[in-house]
Amino acid sequence: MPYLRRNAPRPEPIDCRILTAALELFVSRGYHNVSVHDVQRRAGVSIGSIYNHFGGKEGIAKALYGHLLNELSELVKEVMESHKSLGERSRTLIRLLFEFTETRRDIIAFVFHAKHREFLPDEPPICSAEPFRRMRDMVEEGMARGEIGQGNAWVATATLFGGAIRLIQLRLDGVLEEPLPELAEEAWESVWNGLGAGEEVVPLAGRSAARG
Amino acid sequence: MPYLRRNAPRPEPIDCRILTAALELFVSRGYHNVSVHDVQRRAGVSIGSIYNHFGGKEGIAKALYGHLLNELSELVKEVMESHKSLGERSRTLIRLLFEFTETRRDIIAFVFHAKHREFLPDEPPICSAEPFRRMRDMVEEGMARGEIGQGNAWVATATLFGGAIRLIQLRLDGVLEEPLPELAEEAWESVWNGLGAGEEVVPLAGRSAARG
DNA sequence: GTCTATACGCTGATAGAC
DNA sequence: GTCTATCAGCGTATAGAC
Repeated sequence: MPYLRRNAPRPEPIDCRILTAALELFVSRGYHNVSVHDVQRRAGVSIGSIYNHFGGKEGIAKALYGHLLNELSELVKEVMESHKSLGERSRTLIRLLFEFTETRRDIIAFVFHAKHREFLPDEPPICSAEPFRRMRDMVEEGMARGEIGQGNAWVATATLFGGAIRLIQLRLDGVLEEPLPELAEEAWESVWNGLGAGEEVVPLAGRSAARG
Repeated sequence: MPYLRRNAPRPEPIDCRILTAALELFVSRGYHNVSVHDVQRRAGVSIGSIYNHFGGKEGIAKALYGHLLNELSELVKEVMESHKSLGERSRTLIRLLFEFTETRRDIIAFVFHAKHREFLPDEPPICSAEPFRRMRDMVEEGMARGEIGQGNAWVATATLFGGAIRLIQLRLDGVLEEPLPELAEEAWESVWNGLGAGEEVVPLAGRSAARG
């Protein structure tokens, strides 16, 4: 049950109103530049309600964080169920993340762009949160099956998804003007097949083929 | 002239003391969780001095930001001068950044890990700052020379350096336990030569060779 | 230029009526 | 459960002595 219902009938539950307002504000101004009063005003509820439901500002952030990581984790899980090879899985996941960046910008921004340690010091680092662990598992599985060469799993995961995550950041920062989905295929192919033509380092010929 | 002198003789200039203290505090606690009093105390100077030299907390951040981006920009410049191919340039830069992450952790953390937009809203996004522009130029040059396939320069830059930047973040978050320099070569090779064995997508055999 | 002491707005949080 | 009114503390910034 997604906490965010678009175009819901008037009487939207108060929790959702608060979370929605907080997400928008946190993403646009940054957690520390948003006061409880701001959230209260934008959500159209009173301060009392906020403290009743979430116990304070940090409580809102915690709830938001949990919800969104869950949603993302579900996404990764679905990708792993519907595709079996690491190649297809990573290609699909990158495409989906890129689409999300355009259609549900705030969610992606909060998860990939916020410094959670600064306001949720007790939470473990985001890289060790479930969705990111799943990505690493995905890579390890592919490595065990020989789809990619043996090596450090962290390095392989960072290589496979680091470029995509970087592009998401560039897009969120307004540096990239094209919508990400247009770049998904190229981004995945580049990292999967390698950037270098390879003449110097690996003496194999004819590798600069299928590139667009 | 680096603003940070290690083991300098006692009477270290007051500006440096302030900047050094601020950098350490900003990185360890986050900008918004540090007060001017904290900086003042740690630097061993008075509040008055801070306002005299930098005009306030934001002034410190601005100065720091400028200094550190400059240093990083110099680094990239030197790499471009001492190497001519994109392959060698990117390999060297990744190795140097990984070494910096171990030896001058705070600098890398401030540049790669901080959300500057949250406290320096007037600065352009960091991805469009000089050192990052230089990296992109580096890639475009390599593309023009045919070292890598034609394509979107942003995608290629993100692919080439995104994995390394991701590894730096993992290391700064304490998720990675090995010192980065040990992983530098593998990280670069993975992205340069490609992760996928390539059977399905690019029908070429025998590519899983030189990987460690 | 450096320092101490002080002012004051804002923020997170609570009390208590409805 | 929801609201309004209010509090106490902190954090930035300034005034003014040395």
